[in-house]
Order: sequence, then C-alpha cells, then structure tokens
Amino acid sequence: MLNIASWNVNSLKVRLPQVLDWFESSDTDVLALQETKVTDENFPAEAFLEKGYHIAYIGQKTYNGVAVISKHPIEDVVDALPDFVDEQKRFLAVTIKGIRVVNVYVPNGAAVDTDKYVYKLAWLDALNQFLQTELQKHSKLLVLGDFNIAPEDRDVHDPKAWEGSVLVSAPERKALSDLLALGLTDSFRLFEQEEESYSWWDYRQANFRRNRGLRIDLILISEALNALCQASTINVEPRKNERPSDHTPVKISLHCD
DNA sequence: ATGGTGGTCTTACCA
Repeated sequence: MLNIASWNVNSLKVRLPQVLDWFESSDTDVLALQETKVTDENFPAEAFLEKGYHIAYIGQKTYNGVAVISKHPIEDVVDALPDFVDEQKRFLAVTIKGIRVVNVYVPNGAAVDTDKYVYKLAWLDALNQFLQTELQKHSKLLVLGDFNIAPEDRDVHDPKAWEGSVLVSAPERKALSDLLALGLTDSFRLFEQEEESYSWWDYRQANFRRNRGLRIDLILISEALNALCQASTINVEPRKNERPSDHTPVKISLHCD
C-alpha cells in the first residue's frame, strides 16, 4: 500500500514536530504540505533528511509555500505553473514511484469581486491548462492540496450562510468541475463517508468544537489511480493537537504491486 | 454581541 496525504500546516516552523510525529504515526509515504511560510534557505531540511526522507520544497517569506516529504525518491520536480507569471509559491509537481503528484495551494480568493478572487480563478485556469498536457504524459496522476473550494453543499457546515461567498461560489465550483472534467475524480466521494466531514475549521468562534467546517482539502485522482484507490479519509486527530493547524490531513491509500 | 483566532523577520496583513 502506498499512502499519500495532504496537509495545510499553516507554518512549518510552528508545526514541524506535529508533521514529523504524524508522518511516522500515520504510516504515510508521501506528504504534501501547504502554507509552509518558510523561505528555501530556512526550510528545516535536516529534520527530514536525517530520517532518510526525500524532500522537495518551494517557499517564500511569511506567506504560501509548498513541500513534499517522501519515503521514496523524488524525481522530475517542477516548482511553478508553466506559462503563468506568479510571485506566489503555490505549486510543486513531483514524480514518486511512477506517480505524478501535483501539490497545490490554491489562492484563497479573499471575497468575490476582489482582485484576489480574479487571481484565484486565473490561477485555477492555469492549473487546468497544465493538467491537460500533464495527463497526456502521466496516466497515474493525482492533484492534492488546499483547493480553497468546497465542491458541494454537503461539504459545507452551513450552506445557507455560505451561499455565494468565497470558497463555495459558482465560478469557483465551475473551475473545480472543469478540473474533474479532464478525467479526475474527487477520491473522497469514491467511498462511503460520515456526514459533516470537513478538513478545515476557522480558528475563530470555537468552530472546530462545534464542527463548523468546510471540506476544502482534496485529493483528485486520474482514472488509472481510480482502480488502485483503496481508501480516502480525513484524519481529524491532528486538529485536536495543542497549537493545531486550522486544517487537518487528508489521505488516500493506493494499492501497489 | 457586526465581534471572535492564529501566523508572521507583526503592530498590518492574510487566512
């Protein structure tokens, strides 16, 4: 079994002990991180290398930043969306055991009718363009990360309150369904899941305790991986940690020979 | 009750 996970850690500096603990205890082979918020010079590489892990990362000061931690060698690293000028470090594609792993931190979008929302939709369009060609080159491909989009109303704790707002708006959901139309599947919905399953809870208003969350951390898989996918889960435990990230890890198990 | 939390080379901004 090959276990692949995604976790928006909201500062790798703060969350490093939690990441190391969870990576080991959860039997994860490949972990995609978002919001590392660390420059490449300050990335805590040694903490992973001394354990024999393989790493790839691209970051910046204060904001954004993505990384991949792997128990298997990493090949063919691409650290930016091609043909898209972007100062923000949100994209990292790697190949591990013949599987193309595309780690994304999709822009949040702030609110509809803002420049950040326009940037979010443009970014998603550039991702779509990239995946069109990438899927022709890699039959085994997955796109995982913080999509900052809840695919459906059942992924939202209070759809009425959220209606039309950023993270659920129709243009964002259209951009997500355009990704799925390339031949990708939201792995979480391949399996029976508990109702009110979420991956992110705002720090404010005791939202986690009240399970007022959204499912915005996704693992999209190509058709060739569909047949190999044995499970897709949300691992809620790390959200209960002291000083938790506001996101919790999501994970798939792939059958491999 | 129009707030609230948490992260960052902070005291403003992002989420």
